[in-house]
Amino acid sequence: MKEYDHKKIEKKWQKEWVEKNTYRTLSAKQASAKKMRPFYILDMFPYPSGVGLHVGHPRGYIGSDVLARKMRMQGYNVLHPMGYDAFGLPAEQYALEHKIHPRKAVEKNVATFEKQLSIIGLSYDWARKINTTDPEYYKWTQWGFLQIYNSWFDPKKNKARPIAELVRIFETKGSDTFSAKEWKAMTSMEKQNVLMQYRLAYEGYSDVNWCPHLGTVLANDEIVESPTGPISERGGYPVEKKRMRQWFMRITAYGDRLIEDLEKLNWPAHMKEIQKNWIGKSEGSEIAFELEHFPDRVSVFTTRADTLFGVTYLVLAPEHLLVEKLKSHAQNESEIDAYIVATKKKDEMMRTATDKDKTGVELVGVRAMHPATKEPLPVWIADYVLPQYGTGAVMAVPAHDERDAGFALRYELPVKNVVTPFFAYTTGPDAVRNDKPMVKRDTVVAIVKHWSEDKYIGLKWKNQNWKTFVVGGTNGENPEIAAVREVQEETGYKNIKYVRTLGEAQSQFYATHKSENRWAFMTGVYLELENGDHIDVVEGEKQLHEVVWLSKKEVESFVDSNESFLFWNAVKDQTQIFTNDGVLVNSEMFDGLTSQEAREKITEAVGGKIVTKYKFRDAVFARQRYWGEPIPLAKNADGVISEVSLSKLPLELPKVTSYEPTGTGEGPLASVSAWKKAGYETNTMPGWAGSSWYFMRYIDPSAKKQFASDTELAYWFNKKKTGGVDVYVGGAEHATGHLLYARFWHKVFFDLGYVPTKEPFEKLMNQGMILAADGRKMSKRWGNVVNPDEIVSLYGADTLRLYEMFMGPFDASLPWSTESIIGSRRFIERVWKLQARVVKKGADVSIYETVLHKTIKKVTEDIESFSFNTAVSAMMICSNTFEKAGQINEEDFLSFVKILAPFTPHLADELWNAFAQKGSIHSAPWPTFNPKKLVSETMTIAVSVNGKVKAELVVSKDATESEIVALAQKEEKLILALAGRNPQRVIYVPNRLVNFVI
RNA sequence: GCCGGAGUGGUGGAAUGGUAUACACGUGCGACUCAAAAUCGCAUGCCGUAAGGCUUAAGGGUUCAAGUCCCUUCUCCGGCACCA
Repeated sequence: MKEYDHKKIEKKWQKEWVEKNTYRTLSAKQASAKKMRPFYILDMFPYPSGVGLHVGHPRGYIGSDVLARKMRMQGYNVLHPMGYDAFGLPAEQYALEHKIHPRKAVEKNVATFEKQLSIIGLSYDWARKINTTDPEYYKWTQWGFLQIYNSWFDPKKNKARPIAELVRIFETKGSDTFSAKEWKAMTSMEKQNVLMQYRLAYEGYSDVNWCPHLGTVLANDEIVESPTGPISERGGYPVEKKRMRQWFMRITAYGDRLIEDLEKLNWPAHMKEIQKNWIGKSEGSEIAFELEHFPDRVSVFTTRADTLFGVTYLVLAPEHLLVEKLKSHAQNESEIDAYIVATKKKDEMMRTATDKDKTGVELVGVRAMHPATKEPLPVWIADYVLPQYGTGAVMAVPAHDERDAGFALRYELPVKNVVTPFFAYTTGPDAVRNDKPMVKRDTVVAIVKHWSEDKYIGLKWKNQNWKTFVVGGTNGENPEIAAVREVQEETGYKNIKYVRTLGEAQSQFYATHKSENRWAFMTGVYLELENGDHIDVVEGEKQLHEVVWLSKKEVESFVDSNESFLFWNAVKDQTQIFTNDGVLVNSEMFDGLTSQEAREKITEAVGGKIVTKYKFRDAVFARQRYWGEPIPLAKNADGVISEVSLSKLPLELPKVTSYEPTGTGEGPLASVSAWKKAGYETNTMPGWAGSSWYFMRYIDPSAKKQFASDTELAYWFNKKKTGGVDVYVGGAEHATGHLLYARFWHKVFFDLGYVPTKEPFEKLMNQGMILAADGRKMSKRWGNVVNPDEIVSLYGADTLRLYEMFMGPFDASLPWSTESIIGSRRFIERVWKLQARVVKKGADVSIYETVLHKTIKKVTEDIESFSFNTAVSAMMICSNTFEKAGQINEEDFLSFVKILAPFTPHLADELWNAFAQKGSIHSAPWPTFNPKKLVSETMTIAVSVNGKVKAELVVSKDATESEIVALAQKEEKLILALAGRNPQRVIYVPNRLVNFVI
C-alpha cells in the first residue's frame, strides 16, 4: 500500500472527471428516455468580486455538492450548475478602482474564482455555465422586463394579465374614472400615462435614496443606518432623499401572495419571518376628515378605527402635499416653514431615531372636522409621521397610542379615553351562562398601601377560593368615596387617604353565589393608610375573608385575575396607557362594542373603507450607471415610449470611453450620442435584474427561441410542485433582496404562463458563516483571512471538504480552527490504511455489521437534512469499528467508501479503483441498509431508581420485560439504592431502560 | 421597544421526553525512537484518596423520568424599528 498522497490523487481524479464528463446533466429528453427523475440543487451564484476566496466561501458549495453527489448516486438526473452575477456595483466599482473596463474586470475575476474553486472538487456541470453580462443571457433579462412592463395586476383575479387585455377593457367599459368613449378620445400620450399607472414595470417619480458619491440610486436594502445617517452598504457613502424619474417594479401588488405562499415553502422559519416583516402587511381603515374653509379632505390610515372617538387632533407629515396649501392660511406660516426646513435637514441625518422626543408645529387657524362628532380638531405637522407610509397623515389618539400620548403630553393636547379593558370569562366555573340574566354593577377595586411599609392589602376569601384586593359595589357613590367606605368596612382601618384613580375596566362573569351573570364596571382606586388606627370589623365581614399584608412580590403571585393585574400595573407604572383592544366607552352609539366589532362598524358609519397597507415599497428598477443591462425602451421627441422588439434584442451596451457616473442623476449612457439620439433609456437595470430568473436559464442555457424550452421547463419545474428548484443554498443576507425579487419575477412569469410553478425555490438552506479563529469576520482589514488554496495544498481538498462539513451545524456561524482540521486529515489517512484489512470474503462481520448498516442509514438521512456534521461523526465511528475488526469484506468496505464519496470524492474514487471497480464511484449506486441488521445481538439496558441510573444490564435482544426486571432486581447497586423499600411502580422502556419508582 | 433563534466540558459540538457530555480538537500518561515529529494505546465534565455526590445560563413547575415540555429572570446572536 502506497502512502496517501492527496496532491497526486486529487489532480488525477479532477482531470479524469473532466475527461469522462462524469457530472454531465442530461437533457429532459435524454433523462425521460432513461426514466431518470430530475433533482435541481442550486447554489446562489456569486459576484466575481476579484478579492479572492477565503475558506468560508466554499462552505455552502461543499454542502450542496455533497447532496448533489448523493442524489446522483441514487439515480437522479441532478442539475447542479454554477454561473456569475457580474453586472452591478461590485464589478463596476472594482473596474473603476483598477482603471480597467468592467468586462475585462469580470473576465479576470471569473478566471480567479474558477481557479480557486476548481481545486475543491465540486461536481458542477460546467457546460451550463451562465454569465449575466453575456448578451445572449441578458437578451432574456431584457425580454423578461418587457413582459413585466406589458402586464398589469388584476386585483379581482389576483394575478398579472397582459396589458392588452386592460386596453380592451378600457375600450369597452372604461374605468372608474373615465368612460370607454373618453378613453378612445385620449391622445396616445394620455393613454400612455394612464397605462403607466397599471403596468407592473412603470416609470414614475419618487423620493429615492440618492448616493452622490456613487452617483446612483440605491434600493432600501442597499443602504444601512449609521450614527451620521443613512449610508450605502457598499462603500459607506452618505445617502440622501432625492425626487427623481425612475423605473419601478410594482412588487407591492404581490404583497399578499408573497406572504401567503411562504407557508407552502420549505424554508427556514426565520427567513420566512424576515420576509413577512419586510413586507409588513397591516389591515386597517382609511378615513377622511373634512377641513374648515377648504374643499380638501385629509385622509388618514389607521388600524384602530375603534378609537375614532378618542381623536383629539390630526397630524400630517411635513411633506404632505396639502401642507403647502394649508400653511398659507395658518397664522404661523413662518414657524411652519422653519419646521419643514428643519425636517428636510433632519432627513439626511436621523429622522427615524426612536428615542428622540417628538416635535411638531400646529397649523394655527386650520381646523379639521371630526367625521362623527363634527367637533373641530387642531391640525399639526410632525416629523414622526412618515410621508411614505399609509396616507402620510394620522389621526391622533393620545389615550390609546404611545406615540400620540408622548406628543400630546409635550404640547398639552387633550386626551380622551374611549376604550376600556374588557375581560369576559368564557371557560371555567366563572364563565358567563346564557340561561341566566345579566346584571350590570358599578364596582371599585381598591389597592391599599401600608402606612409605613411597602406592603399592600389582599383579601383571602373563606367560602370561595378567591384572592383579591378590596372590592365592592359603589351604590351610586363616587368611586373614590365608595373605595374608602369599602376599605373601612372590610378591614376596619380608619385613616384612609385617597391618592389617585387607576383607570377603568369591565368584566363579565357568572356570579355563582347569586346565580346571575355580572357585568362589572370597575374603577381602580389607589389609597394609602396614614396610620394603623382601626375599629372592629363587623362579624359578617370577618366571616367572609381574612386581611393579609403583601409585599410587592407577593402581590404578583397572590392576585389571579386579569383585572387585578391591570390595576396593580397602574400602581407600579403611572405613565402606562392602554393600547390593547377592549370595549368602547364615550363613543356614542358604539359604546359597549368590542374593539374588533367597532373597527368595521365605525369605518362604515363615517364613510371610510377597509384597506391593506404594506411597509415595503415598489422596487426601484433603475441605476444611473453604465455596467448593467440596458432597459429596452426608447422615447421619441414627444415622450412616446416604444419597445425594442424581440428580434432586435439584445439591446447591447454601447462601447463608451468614459463609463464613470455623471453625477447628475443621468446614467453614463446619456453621454453616448448615438444612444441618446435613438432615444434609448439612459438608466440601466439594477443588480438584481439578472439574478431574478437565472435559475431558469440553467435548465436550457443555449435555448435560442425562448429563455428556456417548454420541454425543459416542464421537466425541471414540475407543475405539481410549489417551487421549481428543489434545494437552494445560499446566505441569509439575501432574504429581503434577491429572494424577494426572484419570487416576484417568477410569480409574474407564472401568471403569464411562462413557468409551471408559482414559486422559484421549494427548499432553502442557509449556510453559516465561517469566522476567523478570533471570532471576527474574516477580512483583509483584520488580517485574519485563511486562504483555501493553502489549506488544499497542505491537507488536500478532501480534508478541507470533510472538515467544513464536520465543524458544526451547516447553518451555524463557526470559528475556523487550523488546529482542529488535523482531525479530519487523520480520519482520511485511517480510512486509507483500512485498505490493508480488506479481504475478498470471509471476514468476521459480527464486530462491524450493525455499525455499518446504522451508518449507511444515518448518513443517507443526515445528508438530506443537511446534518453533515453528524453524518461525518457517524462515519468516524464506523471507521473506528473497522479498525477493531481484524478483516473487512471488500463489499462492506466499498459500501462505506460509497457513503464517504460525497464528502471526499477524490479519496473515494481512488479507493474504488484500487479494488478494480469499473468506472467512477460517483456513478455507482448508493448503498442500502438492511433493517434487520440495525439491531445487534445484545443490548444495554439502564437500571434506574426514580430516574437516576444506578446500574447497567447487558441482555440478549430477545429478552422479555419480565426477564429484564428480574435480572435488574438482582443487581447489587440496585438493591443498595432501594435500601429495602419495595418499588411502587416499575417502568420498562423497550431496548432502553427499566425504572424503579419508590 | 417588538418579533425570531440560542445558551451543554478547556475548545468545536452530539443527544425521537428514556444511560447527558457521542464524534473531533486540545491536554496528560504510556509504547515506538539515541532523540524529536508522526503513529499507536490509555485517561480526560466537576468535587472527592475512595465510597459516593453534583452537573446542560439562573430559579420554579409538569412527569415514573426534563438539556428536551410549561412559567419567570438573565445573557448572547439575528431581523424589524416613530409603519399609525
